[in-house]
Amino acid sequence: MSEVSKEYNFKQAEEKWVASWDSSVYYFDWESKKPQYIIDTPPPYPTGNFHIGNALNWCYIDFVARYKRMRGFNVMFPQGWDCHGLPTEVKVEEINHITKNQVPREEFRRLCEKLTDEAIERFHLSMGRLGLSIDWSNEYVTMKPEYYVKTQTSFVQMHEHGLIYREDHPVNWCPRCGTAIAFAEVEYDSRTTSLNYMRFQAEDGYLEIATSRPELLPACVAVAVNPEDERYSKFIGKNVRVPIFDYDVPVLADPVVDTKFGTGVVMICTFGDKQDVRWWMEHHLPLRQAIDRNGRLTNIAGPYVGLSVDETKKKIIQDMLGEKIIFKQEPLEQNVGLCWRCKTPIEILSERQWFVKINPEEIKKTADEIEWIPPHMKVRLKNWADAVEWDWCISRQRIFATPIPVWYCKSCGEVLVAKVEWLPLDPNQTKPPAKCSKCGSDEFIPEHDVLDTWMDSSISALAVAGWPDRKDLRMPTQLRPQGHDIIRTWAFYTILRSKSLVGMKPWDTILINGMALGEDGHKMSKSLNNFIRPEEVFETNGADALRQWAAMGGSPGNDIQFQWKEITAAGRFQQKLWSIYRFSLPLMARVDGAVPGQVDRWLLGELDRLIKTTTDAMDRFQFDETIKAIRAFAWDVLADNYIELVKARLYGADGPEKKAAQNTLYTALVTLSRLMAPITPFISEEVFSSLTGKSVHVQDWPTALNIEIDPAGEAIKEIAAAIRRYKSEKGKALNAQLPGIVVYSDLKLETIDLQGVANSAVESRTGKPEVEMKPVAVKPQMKVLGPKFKDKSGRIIKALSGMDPVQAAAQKAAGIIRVDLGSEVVEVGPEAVELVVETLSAGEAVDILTVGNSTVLVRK
RNA sequence: GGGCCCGUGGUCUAGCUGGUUAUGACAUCGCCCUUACACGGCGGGGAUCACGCGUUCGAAUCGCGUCGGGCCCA
Repeated sequence: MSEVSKEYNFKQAEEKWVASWDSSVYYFDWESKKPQYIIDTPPPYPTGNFHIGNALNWCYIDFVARYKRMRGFNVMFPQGWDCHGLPTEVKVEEINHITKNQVPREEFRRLCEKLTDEAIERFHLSMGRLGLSIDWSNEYVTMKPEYYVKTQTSFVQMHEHGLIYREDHPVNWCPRCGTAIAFAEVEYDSRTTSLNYMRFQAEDGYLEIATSRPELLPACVAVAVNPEDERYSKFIGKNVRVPIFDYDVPVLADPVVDTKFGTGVVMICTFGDKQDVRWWMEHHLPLRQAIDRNGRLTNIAGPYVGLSVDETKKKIIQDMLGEKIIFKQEPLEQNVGLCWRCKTPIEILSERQWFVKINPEEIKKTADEIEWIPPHMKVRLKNWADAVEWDWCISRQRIFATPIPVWYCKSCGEVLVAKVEWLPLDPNQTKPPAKCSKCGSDEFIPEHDVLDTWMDSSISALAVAGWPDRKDLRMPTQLRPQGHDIIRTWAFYTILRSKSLVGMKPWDTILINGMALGEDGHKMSKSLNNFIRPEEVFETNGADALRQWAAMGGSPGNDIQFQWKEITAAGRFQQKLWSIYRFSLPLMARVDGAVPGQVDRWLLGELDRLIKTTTDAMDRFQFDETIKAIRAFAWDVLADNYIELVKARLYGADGPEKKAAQNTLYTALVTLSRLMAPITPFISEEVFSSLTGKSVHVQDWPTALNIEIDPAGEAIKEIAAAIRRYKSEKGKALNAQLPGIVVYSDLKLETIDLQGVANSAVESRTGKPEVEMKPVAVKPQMKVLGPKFKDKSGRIIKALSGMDPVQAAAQKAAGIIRVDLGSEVVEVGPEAVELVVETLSAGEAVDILTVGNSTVLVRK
């Protein structure tokens, strides 16, 4: 009696393994002689919960990690946490009903750390439940001093190499958050605003200009026209007067000005948009800062000082309409830059900030040294590198982030950058152990600004590879898996930093996965209510089912839709596999020296082919091909065909034939569970460990032995299927006994399994039966004819199809077929046609089945 | 406005270094409780491969264009 439950209890099994697996088998061995395979796991931002999108990324990584381990690599699948950043600050403010300025910096930082620690704990649970083989001995947390000492070290080193500098420069500024932000943090949204036409007084007459931002009038530093625009050529080089604020600005000529937009005259402000910045730099214009860090107008704005941007806009338009300076308004569709976090429209301000030099050519060159999967994702990175307009602004006016290790001399203003050996430190907490190198003063003002979070996470590859402490730095790492949404940030910055700090590419290969979409085809989000938590799937079908969904979702790089039907299908496959296992357990056995029969050799050949297919697919990161091949083998080949064929032997008397079947079945299950281990670690372990007493996750990947599929075994499988079909068509039960079966084949087919599966007496003969084989149709072989006859193929095919099938068969048998094209006769080889043959029983009391090269007679 | 990707039965998807009847899953229909599995088995129906033009003896597959969708950016 079987003790195995009828249904696979995935929940019980998975929870059991989560609790009992020894995670130390996944640790990277720094002393190992095996080839290293280090994965630069993206450290997630630990707010909220682990979601399906995370699960997808991590499944990909885990498939690779488990596979590479089985292939004999010394794998490091580390896990980091990218803690710093605004979302956490915002959340802390929400939860505690405070703003960050209401509590001391250290207190606020502590609240952020607490929130982050809690979030990391939740992630740990979900990740464990998903069955991830993470190397927890290499976990890192960017908010801890052990990690941010590396960030600070990287800052100091890049500063020493002249790659980091501080200067006044336009930056993207979020007035709500009160901080500078990088381009990567700017979102764009389309808004409707008004285009205002206004007059600027000139020496003779006036210029009409159109602007969507009249509130920036006090920041106007020039007016520009297109040099080709004849309407305005007489104004070029002259001055015009800015209305209301009453000062002169020059009229410039610049080919970028669109003559068709508005009046063809634009005003240049410092700064309305990026184009203003370009003009400002190009024409060496003065700076008029009209907006301050809080988004309010400065004192150069005269009557509008202290008002917000929106208030000013309303008021100035009103005033200018009143004075008839604005003479026309029209609606305008405009893309507005927004702060990615709070959606506030950003301003461009000139600020003294810290910058990292960007060298787009070097980044593109390094990107070329990396293998991109899929390859077209590299284009995105290159496009981004080409689009970068100014250096990377790395300072932020925030609290929860890595401090910039810098002081300024109180008396002479000299900048003192910390020495590497002083780190880690917070300049607000620590005084430098040195005097000012310029004036000898020992009084300093600490740098209040902190570093962009990307400064932490863009050294993740370096950090896991042992930088900066280990002598045997393990760079480059082997793999960076990540989503395509963060190519312009994470991939870009990581390449930049690795190159800058150690002169190397960060990874050999970058594997890009798609986004997880909801069942409605849109990106999963709470607001669209298409959001699925991994825990829901753990409850309904288990982690292995979710992992199968991740594997099934098409080629890497494609977005993949979450679908319950895929989860259902995955659950059914698990159940099928369980049924196979349950059936096999009391019947199979490992029998050394068993001699496989034809059907066994067919199965072993198919198994060998499966090993080759899955190995090749895993090497190419094509997880969908892997899982599909596994399902097809287990379900179709093994369960529906092999097991049905050998049941009689398995249930039958002891003997070499039974032993062969027992051993083949055992081999198939043990091998299959190993092949499945990277994708479905739980059920694989359940099966493998119960058969062998060992864990599947410390096994080697199966090796293909180049076993040929036995054509006789394959023929038997097909004949069995034909008999099944025959019974079905005749309305007979599948186990109905037939009066007798005679199989004709030159393969000398064994009868034992056919007798069992047909539940009838089977006789195996060679040669052809005494029945009429009548050719009924000619099928020309395009593959053969096309390349040989080119433009004649069409007519040849037509002629062949029209031939008398009996004649064609005779000619084919003779080795040459003459085709009459009317104008000429062409000779084609026998391989150029296939014949459809109908077999007639010629009045005998038999039904005839033709299966490949075999003929089966079934007595009536 | 630019770049990249995509458009295959009701739904999702494979194929896309061109070769005649296009893969699988889910759904659907018919038959079958055949001693592992009805979350199963057997069989069937269902796609002018978005549209147009072109290259070719031959195009889902290659090229150009149009339309539609997504992502990234301006």
